[in-house]
Amino acid sequence: MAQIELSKSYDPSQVEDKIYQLWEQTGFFNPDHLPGKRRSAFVVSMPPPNVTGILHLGHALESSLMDTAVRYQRMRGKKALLVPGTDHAAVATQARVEDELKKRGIVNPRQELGRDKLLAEIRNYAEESKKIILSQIRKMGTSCDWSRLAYTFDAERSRAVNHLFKQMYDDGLIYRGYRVVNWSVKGQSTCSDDELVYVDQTTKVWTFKYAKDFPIPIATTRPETKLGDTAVAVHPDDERYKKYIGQKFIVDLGAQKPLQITIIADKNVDPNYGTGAVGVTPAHSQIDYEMYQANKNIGIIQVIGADGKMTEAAGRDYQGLTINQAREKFVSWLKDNDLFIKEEEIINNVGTSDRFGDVVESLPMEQWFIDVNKIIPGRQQSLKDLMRQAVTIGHRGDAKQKITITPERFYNIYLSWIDNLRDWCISRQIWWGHRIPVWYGPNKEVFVGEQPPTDGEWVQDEDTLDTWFSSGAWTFSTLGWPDKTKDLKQFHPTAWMQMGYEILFFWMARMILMSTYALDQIPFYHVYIHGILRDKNGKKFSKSVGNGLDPLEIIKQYGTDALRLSLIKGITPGNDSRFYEEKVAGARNFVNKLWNISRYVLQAVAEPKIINKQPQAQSLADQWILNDLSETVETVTQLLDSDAFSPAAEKLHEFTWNDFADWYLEIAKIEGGKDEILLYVLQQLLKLWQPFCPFVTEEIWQNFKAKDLLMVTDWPQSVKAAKDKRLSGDIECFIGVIKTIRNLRSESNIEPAKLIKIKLISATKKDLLEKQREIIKKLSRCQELEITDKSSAAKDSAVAITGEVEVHLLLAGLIDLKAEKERLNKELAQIENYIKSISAKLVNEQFLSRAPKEIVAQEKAKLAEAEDHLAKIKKQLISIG
RNA sequence: GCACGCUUAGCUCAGUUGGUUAGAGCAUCUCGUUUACACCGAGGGGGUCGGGGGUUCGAAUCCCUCAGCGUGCACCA
Repeated sequence: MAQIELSKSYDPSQVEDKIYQLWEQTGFFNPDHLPGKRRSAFVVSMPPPNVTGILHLGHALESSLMDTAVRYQRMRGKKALLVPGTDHAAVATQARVEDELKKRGIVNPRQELGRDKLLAEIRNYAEESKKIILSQIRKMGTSCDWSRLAYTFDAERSRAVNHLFKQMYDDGLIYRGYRVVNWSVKGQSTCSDDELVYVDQTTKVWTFKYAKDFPIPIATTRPETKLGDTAVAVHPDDERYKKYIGQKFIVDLGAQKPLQITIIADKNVDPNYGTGAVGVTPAHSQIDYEMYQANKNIGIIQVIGADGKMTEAAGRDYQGLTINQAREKFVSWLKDNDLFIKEEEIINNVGTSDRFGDVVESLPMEQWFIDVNKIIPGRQQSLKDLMRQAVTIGHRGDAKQKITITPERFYNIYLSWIDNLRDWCISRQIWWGHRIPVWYGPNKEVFVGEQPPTDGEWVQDEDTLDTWFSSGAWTFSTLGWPDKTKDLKQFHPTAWMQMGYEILFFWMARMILMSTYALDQIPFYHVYIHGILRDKNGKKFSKSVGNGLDPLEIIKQYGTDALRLSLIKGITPGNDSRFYEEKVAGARNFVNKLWNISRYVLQAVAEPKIINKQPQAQSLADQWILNDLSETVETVTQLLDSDAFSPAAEKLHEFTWNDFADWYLEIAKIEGGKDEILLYVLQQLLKLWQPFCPFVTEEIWQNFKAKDLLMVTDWPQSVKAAKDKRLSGDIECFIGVIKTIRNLRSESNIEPAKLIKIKLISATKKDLLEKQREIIKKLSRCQELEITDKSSAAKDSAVAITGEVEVHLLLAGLIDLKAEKERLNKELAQIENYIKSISAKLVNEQFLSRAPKEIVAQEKAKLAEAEDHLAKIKKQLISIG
């Protein structure tokens, strides 16, 4: 017996920090220090968590997924690199800190603190939050290379961002333009189209006329903006209104000046919807603005300002009013002047700012944009083209530079998004973020670059960049770009990326854009899309609902391995999944099982050493478990290669618990003398589990006094044991006998002590069963076992037939014959039914002629088997009379 | 409005290109306290795979249609 004492159950809290330190000390998280010759790289850029708080379950899921992938590839002999990092999350962080400040009584943080002080507050918050998050990532067991830690807002990344901006500016892809943009009044900043959250709202729609003699009625949900109307659009073929096209009307709605309304034609107007005509407000609607660009002569009047109040142009009566005040006033004015026609309630969905929560206004403004349609100098392609190609024919038509996406349905979602993509507004008026690297000189010269010229007064652009601008560069800014570093050369494109589908457009699209543009490379070869986690009732986890589960609390209670396993098991790519405590408890039970299996093996063997080569099988059971292991290795490897994490874990679980623990170990206890096989199978198992449950497996591995950490051992290879054709039949017979005896006993309510004698009668399996005699006796807990090869069923016995063996259980008045008979009759009926259905199939000519030969053969075999089974049941029935 | 996803055992979900009598975990019931583990072991019950139609020798799987739920996009005059 080995001198190893392990506690009765696994205690993660005693193990995890110690093991993580051990991993870090070895330096193996850094691919440069990995042992052995490693040619190809496997790189994952960690989706950087926002520094807006603490880690939630979504992060825990991502950590588990990417770390499992990386650990697997590290064992496969790849230069595995997981680059850790955090995201400054411009708007999200500033919004969060401003909210906090407001709670502390600072009503308007920007005004009261000023730029520098507010930035200092945000920076403090971000740094604190970052510290917490990084320690939590460690707690998850994530095997990332901390020497390459990055932050989207640190000096290196800022340099990359500025460089990228200048390059795009010089190529004419970044421009400053006056356009209608989404404006959050509350946040005092623009938002991109993708940052809008649409919410259903009950609103009224008002129908009115501009003037009593105006020929076309107009409907609107935003009456106050009508003070800025400059045109009415109708369908060019609309018989009712055709004749007015091109005419101008002067109407006075009480704005600063009477409005000149031009009737214009636009194919997008649906003549059958509403009044069939659209009042055009170029300044306060993106679509109207586009109409304005096609008909510039109509003019543009801005009646709402950046402060969310009516402007001077709205007229003396309205200037300074809020939108709601102006709306009420204008509607009552319409009524007073007999221009009002009707009002109805409708459900309208409005865009709100995802971070500030207010309904966004469309306002015309001077902002910075990325032109996604312009041909890139020297490339004959636009950014849109690049984004499309990367997932279709491959970057620049190179099939090797093609991104694959799991699951496939996201290709189309992504592509249709690109089709609708407008120029990307990248400037924000918040302060937390990369300041736009543009300076304006004393004579209004424009300088773009990192450092402004020193002559005269140069003033930097006040705005900051959309946070996704820096996130888009993440795969390469973390590897040293714009310098031509060794990292960049050997690690980019990265291998694998994962993300939730909710940031597909925000992030995946932008990474593809930036990387294909700046490096002429795709950012990664493969994307795994995961769903979001929901609670037991299918609700999203959220702070405001208060249904959040803290990963750290779960780790405290159940351990990291259990958390990781429970997150990965039972999920499918791209689909949401529910998460609740019972799942973790189940996973914890498994981890404990693994621990106890190891504990038993370590106690049972003479010396706990590493067994590298598959040992020779000594018995039927050995052969069986080795073959089974080999098959498991093959399957799990295949599954992991195709990102099927959950099925891989399930397959392993089944082998570990059902086959190895419940059957093989029980047999091994009786057969004895199996040190090498026990150690070998266990060690292979630990390797297979390492990517999923790194802590417990590494902790157990310590007991073998191996040279290397488990983390850097080689992934198991499938080694088929010598193929014995009889193997599967024999093992089935052997296990079948044990199970049968158990069944007879349990279903007949015979107490073990009263079980007197069992006869096994077999023509061909006698030797086999003689050899396994002790195992059968112990596992089935019968006291006596008589094995003969004569088929002489005693009259007072119940017969069960397994394989080629009949098990006769002497009744001795102990079996409930009635119950047994009932059971058998039920089974009989089932089988007869089954035989009927197969027989019908086998006389069906169409089946015989059209089905493939294998299938027909299969069906015939099934029939034979069933008939055999039927015969056995009948025999059993006869035997009990 | 368009698109996508989901609907399978009491619950949570698997089910790869159509082919054993549709699976797992949890829950439930019966039995079991054997020295790795009660965070355990052996068994059982439980499903006309959302409804309807079609293709096929054969459909949970492919097609059509309806319903419920969810998501994205557009519209929002």
